This record gives sequence, structure tokens and C-alpha cells, in this order.
Amino acid sequence: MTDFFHEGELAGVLTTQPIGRVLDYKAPEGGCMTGQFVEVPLGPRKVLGVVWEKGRGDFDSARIRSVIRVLDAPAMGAEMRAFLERAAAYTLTPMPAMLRLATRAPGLGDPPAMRKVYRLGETVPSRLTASREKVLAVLEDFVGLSFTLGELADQAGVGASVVKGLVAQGAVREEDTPRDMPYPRLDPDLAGKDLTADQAAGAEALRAGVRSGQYATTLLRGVTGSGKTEVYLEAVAECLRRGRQALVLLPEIALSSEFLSRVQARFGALPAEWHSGVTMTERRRAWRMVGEGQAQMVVGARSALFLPYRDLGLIVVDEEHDSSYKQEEGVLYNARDMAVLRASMAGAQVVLASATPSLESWANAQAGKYARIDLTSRFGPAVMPRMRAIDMRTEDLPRGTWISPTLKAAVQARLEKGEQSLLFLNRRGYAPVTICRACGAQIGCDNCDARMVEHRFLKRLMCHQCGETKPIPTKCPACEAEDRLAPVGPGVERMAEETAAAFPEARVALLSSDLYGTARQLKAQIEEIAAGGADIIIGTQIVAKGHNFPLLTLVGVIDADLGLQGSDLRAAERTFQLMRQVAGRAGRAEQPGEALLQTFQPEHPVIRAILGGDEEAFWAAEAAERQAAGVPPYGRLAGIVLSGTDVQDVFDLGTHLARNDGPLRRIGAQVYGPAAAPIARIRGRHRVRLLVKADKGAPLQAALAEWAGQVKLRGETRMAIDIDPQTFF
DNA sequence: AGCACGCCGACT
DNA sequence: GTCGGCGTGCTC
Repeated sequence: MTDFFHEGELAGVLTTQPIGRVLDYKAPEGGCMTGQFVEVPLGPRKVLGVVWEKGRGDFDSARIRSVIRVLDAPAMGAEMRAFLERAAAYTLTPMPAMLRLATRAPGLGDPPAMRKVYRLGETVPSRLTASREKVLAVLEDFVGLSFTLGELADQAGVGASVVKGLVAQGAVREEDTPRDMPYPRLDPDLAGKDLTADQAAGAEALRAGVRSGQYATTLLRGVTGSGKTEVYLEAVAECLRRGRQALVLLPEIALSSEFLSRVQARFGALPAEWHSGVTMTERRRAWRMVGEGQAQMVVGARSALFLPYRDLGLIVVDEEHDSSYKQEEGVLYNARDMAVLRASMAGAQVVLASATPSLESWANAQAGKYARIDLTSRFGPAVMPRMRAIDMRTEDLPRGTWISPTLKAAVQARLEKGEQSLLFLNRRGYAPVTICRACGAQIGCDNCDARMVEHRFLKRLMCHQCGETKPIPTKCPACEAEDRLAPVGPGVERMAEETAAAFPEARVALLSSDLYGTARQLKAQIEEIAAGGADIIIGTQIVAKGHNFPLLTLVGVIDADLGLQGSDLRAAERTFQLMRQVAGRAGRAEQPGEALLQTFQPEHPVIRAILGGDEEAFWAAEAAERQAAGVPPYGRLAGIVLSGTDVQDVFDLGTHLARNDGPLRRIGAQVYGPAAAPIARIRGRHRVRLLVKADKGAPLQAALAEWAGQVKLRGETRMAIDIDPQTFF
């Protein structure tokens, strides 16, 4: 619904301030329309808002103030407003917080800023120096293009003053243009890569979906190296041809620069980017251009879902199983699920791409809610690696070492053949625990309940929870014994040390997210390694994220049991996905690969499923277990995290809530807890968690809202409701 | 979110 | 007597 409000008429305005309802304002001179961004007075301040609906007129008319001005920004469409409302209702997020997610762009209301650009002028400069000639040569080479001062000077290899001198002479023209330039057109009809029969069929199915102009979700399953990206880029191409916008969500910024070059190769230009690393200027440009429909394609992290698309035709969620799609702070939402919601409201297609789909998506495909496309063939002659368990109970390892003789021999064989090996361990740092040999105390973080992890590279202890670091002490903080502190357990840094000692002649490279300042540096390092810059790669999770190492033929998983224990709902699923992906690193090119999994429980169903390569069997078994337990995707869960500075207060509130569970009992839901939250203390705040379990069809949100509404939070106590929580212990 | 209002303890 | 602590409530 779009309404026009004449000057003085009552308009309901939603602001980004945490006020739980829409406020009435008088329309300004010239009127305003629903969806428009406005500046309104609130108390002594001016705040950002959106004209949301008709005014309710239930407020003292004498006190109603006027909208200050309508901002010069594309209005929010009805579909976007409806999406925010549905997303808020689903995640139990207050609307102002939802609006804040959708307005994370600086200078939203600023008039379009201008900047100076430089083009070829008409006159010839009086004195044509070598520097001046270089500048003119650049402009002549790129006639029609305009450069900023910096770009032009850089291109010509001269200083900015040379350009300024030419401007003064009239040989170069200085012009003002709008700062937020539209993105270059993407051409969907450039030649794509040659597709195999398998891929071509998949691409055609996705294209047909896009052509339908209707909502549907497709699970695009493809083993590593099967060319999922090429296939879904064809869906993007079809979307662009139809003049609708396409969004590709990626889990991690490290991936996007590699991905962006593939987009450029396919469509001839770069798409808009949206993630935490994007500069303020680019952010504003992207937000505005997306809203004006001038950005045809956006590549971004989960928050790109809340950009004001004018006509969204396709959302691709790449690596849809990735746990980073779940926002765990502030507004708690799962970008994969919100993508499906947004697409269903926009008449858009969703492609969920993964080599190892989440059980939720697998089950939805199984139930016929999602279409499913399986890409099986791999490029070239490469085959899936041979996978084998190393039974650590029968291996003879010296204390404080983690590479078994069997694995060591396999690495040695690769070294002799000049091939690469990868040793995978999902633990950053040197040692996960520092223990006092005198009293047994472990060094913990002062702010959290997490243990401090030694980072020898940084020469400090670090808390992986809050990021706090401190020097490595020589004296035990508990018993004051000198020099009795010892690092216990392996981290990748320690693995690198052990590897270097075991293979003194080999070049060892360590890939861990904390060792590289920027995504760019990390990417450069990965490229160098891929080109043969190392013999042995030691890596954390970061290597499991789609990078291609053509010389790699052996993957050794140091501890395949990590993540198998514990009662986390998704632990088995995560281990399975991770192992498959890491194993998928080996043998992508011509060499046949081998994956060796060090485990103390080779008979564990997950390990057996990985080794057997029988994914359907794994999913079926896992699905049966979840169904029996009534947990997602066959039941519903919600987490309630209470936090505050006083443990007792927080626990008391939790107990109070657990006792007054009437609204939940009425829908047949059960409450578990209160118990210490997964991370019991963060930055000095104690956290207590309650878990609510309900049947799949139960109206969980309404009951939760009523239940949580019973208590009034006092002081600095906070409550966060997490629908479909991902982490448990 | 901010900011004012208001109701109880230690100061000039 | 008053200055100031921050709990409670309001903002159209």
C-alpha cells in the first residue's frame, strides 16, 4: 500500500530509535509518501525514519510535530517493508532494530555529493613537457572515460600538480559529476565457460526457474570442483537478461575477491560489493544504486540481504550450510532462511549451493519443498580422493606430537614426488590450553570463562571469545610457581613446529585466519601456495573454504574426532561437512588424491559415513535421529539468553521464567534450563540460557513473546531470544 | 537510544 | 538546606 499524505495529514513514521511503535507526524510541506525516508523530530533530536503507514490519530493532536524533511534517497518499497515486518515477527526482533539493519549506509539523506573528474580539453598546452604528454596520452587512450585526479595522475605516473597545470591551461577539462556513479553494465551474453552435460542441464533448470518469475528454492548440490559456481552464474545471467537484480551471498569476505574476478570474467564488469570490509563511500554508493535499480548484481555477506532491492529476481546462497550465515549478535537471524523468506515475497528464485548441504535443506528437498539439482561429474580426469582412517589407538606417538607414523610416511612419499600435502587442524594458535604442572591450574581469560590460547607467533595468550590478549606469564597465577606452565594440546602453530622438525627439508606454510591482517594478504598467500610455494600446508578451517590447490594430493586430518563429541545438535553434521570439504581439497587436478583421517573412534558412524562417501546414508541416519528427538528440522527450538553482571540475579530471572511457562505449555512446548549459556561469561557479563522445544507446527513466536513479556527487565539485565539457535554448548 | 524527571544519601 | 546518585519513563 502506498499512500500520499498532503501537508498536515497524519503519517505513521517508523524510526530507528527503540520505540516499540510507529509514531504519528504531520506530513511536511509538499507532502510525503509511504516508504519515503524522512527526518523527524523526536524530543530534542532529529532522527531517521520511514513513512510506514497512515497515522493512527490516537495521540494528543496538539503535541503532534511535523516531519522535518523528506530525504533524497530512493523510497522503501512495499515489498521491502513487508519483508522487514515478517522477518521481525519471525525472529522476534523489534522493528526499529530491523530498520537499522536495512539502513546501514552512511549519509543516507545527504544530497548527491559531487566530485571532480577530468577529461581531455580542447586547447593544446603552451609548453608540452614529458609529464604533460603522459597525462594527455592516457586521456587519448581512454577517450570517453573520466578519471578522478588520483586515478589520472597514477595512470600517467605523474604528480597531481601536472594535471592541475593542464587544467589551468585548458588542455584538460575539470567537471563535476555525481559521486555515486552507477555500476558498469554487466553483460549476461558474454561467453561463459564450457559446461559439461551435467552442468548444462543444471544451468537450464535454474534458468527456467528464473524465467518463471515466481518464487522457488533449488538446492544445488555439487561435490568440490563440480563447477557449482559456473552453473549458478548462468542463473544470474538469465536474471540480468530479464532486467531483475541478482544477489549472491557468500559466507566469508576472503572468498569474495576470488569470486569477484570470476564474475568479471563472466559478465565483463564487477558487481556491487557489500560486506564489512567495504569503505563508507562504496557502502553509500552500493546502497543508493541498489535502491535505484542501478546495481544489477550484488555480491555480499549476510547483511546484503537487507539492501533495498527494487526488483530482486534471484538470491544465491553459496555454501549454504556455512554456520556464519547465522548472525549471533544483535539481531539474531539466519541469512539462509531470511533469503528464502525475502525471495518468496519478491517472486524471486533461491539457489542454495553447497557440496555438503545442511540437514535442514536436505530435508526440505527430500520433502519436495525445494527442487534439487545434483552435479556429480568433476572437471577433468580428477576423481574423489581415496579416504582412509588412521586408528590412533594402534599408532605409536611420542608425547606432545600429533602426526602419526602412518601419516608421516604418506607425507614423506609426497615430498619425494614433489607433491603437496595439507595437514588440517581446526585449532588456531600454538596450544589450546596452558596448564601449571605444579598445581594443575589452567590459564583462563579474566573477562570470560574461556581458556586462553597460546599464540607463539604473537608471543601472547589470547581469548578466542573476546579477543583479549596478555603476555605469556612465567609464573603460575594460581600457585605462583615459577616456570611450571606448559602448553598442552595442539594448535596449528605447534603443528607447524612439529612438521618443520619432522621434515627439515620441506617448505612449510601456515594458513590461519589470525596470521594475516587483511583478506588481500591472505589471498596472496593462498595463491603463492597454490602455485607451488610450499610443500606442506598447515591449515585451519580456512582451507576448507573453496580454495583450489592443484598440486595437492594428500590431506591429513590431525584430529577427526574434534567436534564429534559433545551434545551439540549439529556436531555430527559439521564434522561430516568439514571432513568432506577438506578431503575434497586433495586431487582436484590430475593427480589422484588421498585423505587420511586420524581418529580414536574409526567405527563412529560419522567417520564411517565420511570414509564410505555415502552422503545419503549419513543424512538419512542423522535425519532419523533428529526426528526421534523432535529437534530441527523436525521440531522447533528457541534459545533465551539472559545476561547481567550479577550471576544470582540472572539465574533467579531464569528460574522465574522457567516456573511461569504457562504460555509455552499451552502450545505444548517444553522449557529446559536455566543453565549456564554456551559461553557463560562474556566481557564481564554472566549469561544464562533457557531452551524451548516445540512441535514443528506450534505457534512458537507468539507464545515466546507472551512468555517473555511477563517479566520486566530491571537495570542492566538483558534478554535475547534466539529462534533456531545454532550453538548449544 | 538519549534525555528529563524524581526520589534518597553526603556535602557547603 | 542543596548537589548528585542513577532507576523509571517518555519521545508523536
